[in-house]
Amino acid sequence: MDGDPPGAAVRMRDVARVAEVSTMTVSRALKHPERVSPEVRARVEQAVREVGYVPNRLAGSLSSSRSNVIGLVVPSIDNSLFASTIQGISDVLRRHGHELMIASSGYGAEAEEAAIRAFLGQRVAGLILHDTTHTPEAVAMIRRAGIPVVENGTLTRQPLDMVVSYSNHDAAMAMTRHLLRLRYRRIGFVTLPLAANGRSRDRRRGYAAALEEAGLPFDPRLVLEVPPGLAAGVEALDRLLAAGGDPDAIFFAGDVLAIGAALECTRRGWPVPGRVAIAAFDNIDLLGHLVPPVTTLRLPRHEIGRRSAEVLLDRIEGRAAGPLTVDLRFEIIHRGST
Amino acid sequence: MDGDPPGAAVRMRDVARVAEVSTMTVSRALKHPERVSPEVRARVEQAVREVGYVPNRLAGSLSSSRSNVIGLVVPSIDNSLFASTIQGISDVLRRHGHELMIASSGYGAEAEEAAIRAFLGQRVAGLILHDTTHTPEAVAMIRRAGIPVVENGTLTRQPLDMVVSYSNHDAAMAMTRHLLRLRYRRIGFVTLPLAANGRSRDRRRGYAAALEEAGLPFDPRLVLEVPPGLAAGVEALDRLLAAGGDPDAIFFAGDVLAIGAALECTRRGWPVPGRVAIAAFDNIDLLGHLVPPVTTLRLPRHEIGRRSAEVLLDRIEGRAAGPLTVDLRFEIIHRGST
DNA sequence: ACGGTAGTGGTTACCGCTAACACGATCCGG
DNA sequence: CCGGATCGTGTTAGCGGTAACCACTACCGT
Repeated sequence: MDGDPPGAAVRMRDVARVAEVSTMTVSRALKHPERVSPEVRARVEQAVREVGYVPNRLAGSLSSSRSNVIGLVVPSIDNSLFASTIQGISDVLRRHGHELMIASSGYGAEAEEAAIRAFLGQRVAGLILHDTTHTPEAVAMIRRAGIPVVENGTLTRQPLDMVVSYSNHDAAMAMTRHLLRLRYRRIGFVTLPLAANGRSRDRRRGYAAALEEAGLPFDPRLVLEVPPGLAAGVEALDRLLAAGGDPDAIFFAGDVLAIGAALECTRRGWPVPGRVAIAAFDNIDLLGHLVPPVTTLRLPRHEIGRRSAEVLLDRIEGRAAGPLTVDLRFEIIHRGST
Repeated sequence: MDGDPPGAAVRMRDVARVAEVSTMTVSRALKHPERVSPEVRARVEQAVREVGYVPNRLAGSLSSSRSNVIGLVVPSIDNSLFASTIQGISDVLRRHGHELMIASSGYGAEAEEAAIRAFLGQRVAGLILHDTTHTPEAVAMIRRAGIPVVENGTLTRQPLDMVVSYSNHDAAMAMTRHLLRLRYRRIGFVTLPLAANGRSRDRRRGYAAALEEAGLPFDPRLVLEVPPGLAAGVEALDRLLAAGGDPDAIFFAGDVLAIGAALECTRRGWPVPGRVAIAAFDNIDLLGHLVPPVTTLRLPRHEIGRRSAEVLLDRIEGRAAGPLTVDLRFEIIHRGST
């Protein structure tokens, strides 16, 4: 089409030449249109289109020490639960002209530290971290950088800065209470590995708290820790029934475990809740479509993303200051499986 | 701890002062350690740790006109199919010290253009686009930028640059053939909206091609277009059975449609494939756990991500040049539902 | 008619880093 | 023992923008 060799980036200079103004005027026409005369603005806009100019934000950010990039660290991208939160973040950021960088920590604090270091290197304007446990070095780096941070894996007692989440403890407690109210007495509890993340630990504490409140003993035979995944749910079902705790209900507090277990019951022709009741922790669409539909918690996944982005932008754009904790609500969805 | 006010970024200068060398030497010690004497290198490394220096890649990229950021545009983040590809990309990039920026196009070419523009503004080193239809302006911008691009939604006849995908056409054709081989003759076909993306169109062409090959007529009563989602699968099942085409099998060529339909059959107590056979298009774990397990295609989602990142890096790091099409294989997983 | 004052647009000096080159020291073969 | 390669480090000049400041031109009320 045109004679420019590919890769020959168009600079503001080129726009300035075509519009017959200085580069500073081009800069202003693009960032503060109201500060240049309508006539010049039109000339600049025309020139921008003519030469196909795309402003270099690396240069812009370096010069103004203002960035429009947000860094997000999630344990895993390949998980629909986080996907929903990411979508929420992304939606809000785009509306405000910000960009999103993503890294996954693989559930490890060292990998998280590496991701944070990389993001700080890119001089992100803010961070959103799903995990709430960080290496001391990571914390130090963030402090040094002085940028706002949102943690959103769980409500945490020692926030780095801002927190947007729901209480994993309260949610697990609420569901356990719900089962107790339905007269289940031997409630099994399955989590993801406790060592790996605070969320699982919070959930287990909530489960224990509800039992204690009801004056029931904590029976180790009723409690299990398994890796994520459908197959693990099946395995958990088997192991729990074999352990001798004789559960009348099982509360699967992680990922897709409940789905695996529920489907396995279908496969074996077991009545649910006749043989054993099943409750889940996630608001995965699917749970409502199983036979029977599975009781679960509605968690504000998408809203966590939205609100996280919002509070971050509020800080970045100077509309707010200081720590902040947003406690989003969850809700029990009672269905046929209990 | 230390007296620095937060936000007072540590610059290379500061490291240089502490290590008693020039900034250039610090730069070298970090990027080309072998070009610096071991003694000086150690002093620099010590100083970096001491002052908590995190290199500013904005400045670095600006100066060297080399970026380590890759931009990815997917139709939607909130979809486990893309999530798996994203994870693949992310894994490879991290290993090579590159960063990932993500935007979603919401299945629209204009939104894609906006995302591409934003990424070019960040001077990304390369782009990965899931969609294969783009606005002319988007194409022009990419050409002008002269950066490598990978498209990975489907094998496309007119690639922008590189393509890493499988053939949606061939995959749909293979599954239709598979059903024909199993003696199904009235095969229903459900897709996502054809207007929205080329992938759906390719799949439908594949379905039609298999029918034609078998000498069977194309019956419009057997073909349906629905939005994504579990509920849509249920709806499709109903509408297809009501349409009078009398299907003996239904091939759901999109998202989680098949799951919705299969669960609905379970709910109604219909034998599958007795009442109607069901085939799906995605390798979602779950399909194998349903009752009966659902026949489907294994698609190289994760590998698409991995390979996309790899070919992109090959180009960026000068190990390869020129257009390239990588045709990844799919596989039929025959299970109880057919 | 004058200083005051918006309102516009240009000039200069960086932002933090790196390419390219310059320079002195050491090393080498002939 | 000298000329040229080699090594290690410093100097200079930007990369492409923007902040801060300055200069110029209306236009104002008194």
